[in-house]
Amino acid sequence: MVTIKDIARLAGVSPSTVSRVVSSHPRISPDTSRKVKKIMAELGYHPNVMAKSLVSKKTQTLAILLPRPAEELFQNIFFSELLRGILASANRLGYDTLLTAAGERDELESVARLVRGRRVDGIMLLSSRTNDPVIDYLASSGFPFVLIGSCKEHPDILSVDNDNTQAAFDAAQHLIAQGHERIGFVSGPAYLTVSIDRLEGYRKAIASSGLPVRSEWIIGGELLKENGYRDLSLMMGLPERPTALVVIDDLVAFGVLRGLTELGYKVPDDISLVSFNNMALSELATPPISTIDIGSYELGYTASQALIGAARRQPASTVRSVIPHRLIVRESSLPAAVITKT
Amino acid sequence: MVTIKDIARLAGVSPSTVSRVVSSHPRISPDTSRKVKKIMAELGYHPNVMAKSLVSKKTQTLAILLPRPAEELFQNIFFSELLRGILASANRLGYDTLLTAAGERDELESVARLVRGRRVDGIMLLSSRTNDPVIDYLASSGFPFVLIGSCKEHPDILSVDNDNTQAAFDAAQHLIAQGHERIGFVSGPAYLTVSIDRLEGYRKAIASSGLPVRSEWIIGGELLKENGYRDLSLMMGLPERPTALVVIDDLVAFGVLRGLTELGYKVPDDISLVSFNNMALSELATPPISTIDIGSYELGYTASQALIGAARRQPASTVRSVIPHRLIVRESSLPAAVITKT
DNA sequence: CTGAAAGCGCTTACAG
DNA sequence: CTGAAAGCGCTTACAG
Repeated sequence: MVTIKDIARLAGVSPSTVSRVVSSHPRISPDTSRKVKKIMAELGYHPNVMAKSLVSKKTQTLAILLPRPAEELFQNIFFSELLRGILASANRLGYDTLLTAAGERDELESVARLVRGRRVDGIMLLSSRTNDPVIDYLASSGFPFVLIGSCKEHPDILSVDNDNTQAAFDAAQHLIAQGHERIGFVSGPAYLTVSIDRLEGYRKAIASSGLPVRSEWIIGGELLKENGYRDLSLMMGLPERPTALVVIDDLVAFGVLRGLTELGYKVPDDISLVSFNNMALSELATPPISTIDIGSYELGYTASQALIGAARRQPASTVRSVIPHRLIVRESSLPAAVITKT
Repeated sequence: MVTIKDIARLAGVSPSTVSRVVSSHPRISPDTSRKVKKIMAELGYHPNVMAKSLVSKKTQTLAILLPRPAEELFQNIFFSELLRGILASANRLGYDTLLTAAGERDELESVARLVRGRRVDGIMLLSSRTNDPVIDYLASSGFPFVLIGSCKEHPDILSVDNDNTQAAFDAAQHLIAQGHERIGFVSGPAYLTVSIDRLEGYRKAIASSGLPVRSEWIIGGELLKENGYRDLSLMMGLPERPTALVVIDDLVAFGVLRGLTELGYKVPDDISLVSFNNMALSELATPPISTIDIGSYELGYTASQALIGAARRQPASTVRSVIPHRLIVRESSLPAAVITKT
């Protein structure tokens, strides 16, 4: 392996000088610089990343901490878009990205290894659950980290999120505007902040229009599992069943769509649907699914940027960034008559 | 930050001894070990990863090189499963995983940085295109790497793949067994090895049954783009149109399904569909899509394992691993009558 | 079983 | 503008 010493010897300068050329130190003569660079190119020199990190105490690396049941987020294309945004921003700012699965039992231990072992310069958390010990640990450690999402217990940590309450409000409002009066909600895991926020927005919208919020119209979204359609089936069998549903995300919406089809209901004729995330496939569903685009790419991009700022100890301009959302209306929430007009 | 010296001082031993305790050196007295470990636990000591790497010349890190147009693979949940497998195996063997996007222009340069800068111990390539300069570079460098897929130009490199030709053969055979005689193929990008292999398997199956292979029945799969349905529409408008299609993957199959629906065709009544990858959503499509499960998780797991073996300079038992596939028959390739019986 | 010493490949005050 | 020297935090022959 060619080192800085080899270059120095061949160029007839000291290692210090080579180092300065590499880092484009201002006070180096153009001549020397040119000569050294030539040799470096000839030998295909690349600085040893570890040696550099050891002395600079910077790794130029970010860790992405995957949520515990990795499958969960993983199956969701939302995650891919997010990742694209994270990588784009990190790449642009010269950072590498480490993908770390929070090992089941020793989640805290694996985070401690990253932090105390100086493995990375900052950590990104991809989901926010209530009472997350990892957040507690990081918040008290002073180590740079950013949360994609938000955390009631730590309102002051660096985070990037949507206004999920408003987004769900908008989704429900859209259904109300279509004339629906009985609107249900299909939720995600109750411990995820995003579930809580969206449920709240749904409630607000319904209540503020003077419509009823019925607990029988709010069901869980474990639709990919065994017996997944039971709750859906029960709800649809109610004497007064909902005529429209707000669904926690597109992935669950696919399950709902499938379940409704199997139960013999047609979307949107019998029941309307709006969900969240605008994953690519939601447009290709039968019928295409109305959804709130939450700007996944931008969430990732912004979070990455914010984290790098924190890692560089730059003062953060905003501790809590909010990424805008927008409703995309498709066939699943429009009566056929309206479609043909559009 | 607490270092090995701090521990040594507090434990009244030398730094060498602490180092030996950390790496569970055999010739260290139980007493010393216990004493040192106690102090380490008290101070929350974690070895500096960079310092360790510098001297050991091992980073315990693998790089995953994302294919150039990251969107491509990214949108595909196939990728998520693959990633899960990679992470599971790497994690189990004590390796971290770096996610690196091959920057457009300087793809080779970014790989060279990883290799020559000793950033990682091995590199994993997620897709195989024809004439890939990255593969040429890595093959000639002697640096450990593994390809998920295969590469005609370099048959001897470490790789993990499906038997895609056989898989496509099986898919087509299944349609032939249903009585179809006019079977088309919807392909992916022509420069991807997987497209080439699957097309070949399709051709073989059709030809070996004495059925016609018509070039008008083979179309590209750019169905998510503008005018994406044009080719599909043209093909379906032929005097003799196919009654069944083999589709390059589930994502494209979703597009085909949508296109066919918009053109007024019903699946499987008017035309049958079989695709590849068995992504979670393929089961939730309307109708559920028949697909070849290619064992994405296992592909990733095996590749990661093989790469780590190579990084450790262990002799590889198999240079080319083949992950088995299996056909999953769903409604998209079964006449309704058969469904009700099942 | 343990320690002193050299060294991994870099950076960076300190001199000049 | 450039060099000699010390040091980042660890490992590992070499002695004992």
